Amino acid sequence: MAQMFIFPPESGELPRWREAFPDARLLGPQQARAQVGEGDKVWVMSRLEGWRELVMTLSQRGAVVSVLSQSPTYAEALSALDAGARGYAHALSPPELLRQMEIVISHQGIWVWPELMKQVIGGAFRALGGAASLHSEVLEGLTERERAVALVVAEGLSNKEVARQLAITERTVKAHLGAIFRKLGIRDRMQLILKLSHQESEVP
Amino acid sequence: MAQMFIFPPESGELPRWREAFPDARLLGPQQARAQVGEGDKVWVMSRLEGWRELVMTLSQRGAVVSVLSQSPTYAEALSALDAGARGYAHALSPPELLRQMEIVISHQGIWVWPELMKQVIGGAFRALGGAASLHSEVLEGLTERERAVALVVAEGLSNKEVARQLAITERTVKAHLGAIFRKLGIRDRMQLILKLSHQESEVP
DNA sequence: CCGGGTCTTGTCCATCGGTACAATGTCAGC
DNA sequence: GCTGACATTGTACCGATGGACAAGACCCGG
Repeated sequence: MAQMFIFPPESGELPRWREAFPDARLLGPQQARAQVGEGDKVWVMSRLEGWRELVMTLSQRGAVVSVLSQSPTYAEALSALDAGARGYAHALSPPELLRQMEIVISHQGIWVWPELMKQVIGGAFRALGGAASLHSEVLEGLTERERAVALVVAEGLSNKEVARQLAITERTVKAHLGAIFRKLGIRDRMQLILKLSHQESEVP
Repeated sequence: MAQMFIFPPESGELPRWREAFPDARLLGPQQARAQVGEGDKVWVMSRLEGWRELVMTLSQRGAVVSVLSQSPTYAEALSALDAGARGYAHALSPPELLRQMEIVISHQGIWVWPELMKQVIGGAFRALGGAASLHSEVLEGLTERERAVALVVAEGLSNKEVARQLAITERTVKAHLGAIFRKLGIRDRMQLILKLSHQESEVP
């Protein structure tokens, strides 16, 4: 555990990265899927084809994955983080920064190229504002609390996640959901999502 | 620089936090605005009135701010991060976690209660159209049969119903669904619906 | 004070959903 | 002929889900 790897397609190595981690091992994507396990620190180039899926499988397996990009973008950063990566930076970042990054991500942190970070957070914040301001006549017959549950469920969260979000028990979430289903005449959360997302697209 | 502070309104101290940072100084909001400067590590309780503005001013001034909450929520986490905080956690987090958090944020990292982090990232990602926006169509990577299943599932039908509809076994539906989830990088049918219905309403 | 509505939580249970271990057959391409 | 992608189905497991059958706390109007 705690070794390091990188997966360039077949391109040359990254000098600054190598300077930061002289003892790291190099692997190809195939070897990675075979050898990487819990706690390994992995660095993946976004140039690599299928990097996103690779990141997903490796991080699900417990590896600590960082993505390096030749041309970092907002969208790619989000994509990497969503895939389970814990770090995202420019491929030519100086060694000190890469080492710092390693410290952060091995302590359960997230590290993103700072200017991107502001955009990521800002984007998420605005996205939430949009989601929270969602009103529809569908929800009119519901109580305050039921509306809250319905909206969060419509984001795709599980009962457990909704419970945490609203600081109540999973049992209570179920209670509200039961009432919602009964009042709206539907049978499960799938139909709730459909009802709400159809409503949503009629925004003037 | 690098001292630590906290700002409870007037409430009692947090034992676990104190255990993590025995040498920290305690300040009120007023003193904070006067004394905190570049590089200071600050911990703010979200119970404190006007915490968000305080976080904003302090972090603009170069302080490293973390927010502690009695009842952490998705919205509050985003709000804190957007205000410039670099850490967000439960107020009763164990000392080891708090110290780890400090390591992360003093190295330019972001630290958020891991389960919230997934939601923060996932929410932002989906709000921007998800992985689909990287391609032109969500379903392009799928096979003929997988597309068929995806479309029917997105209508809100259960596995059993999909099976009847396509004249195959429920088991086969599950097989296709598994492949769909893996290829699209999602975890369940709810996110499939969200991805597809989002695509519909997307305006280029 | 009492009834009703709302919010909350509990236990129990049948079912559903997703995944991990498969296997079988087809069909296109090298 | 063999390999790889695709479609199909099986068994088994386990967490998630929704319903049944409760109960206590709070608040508000009658």
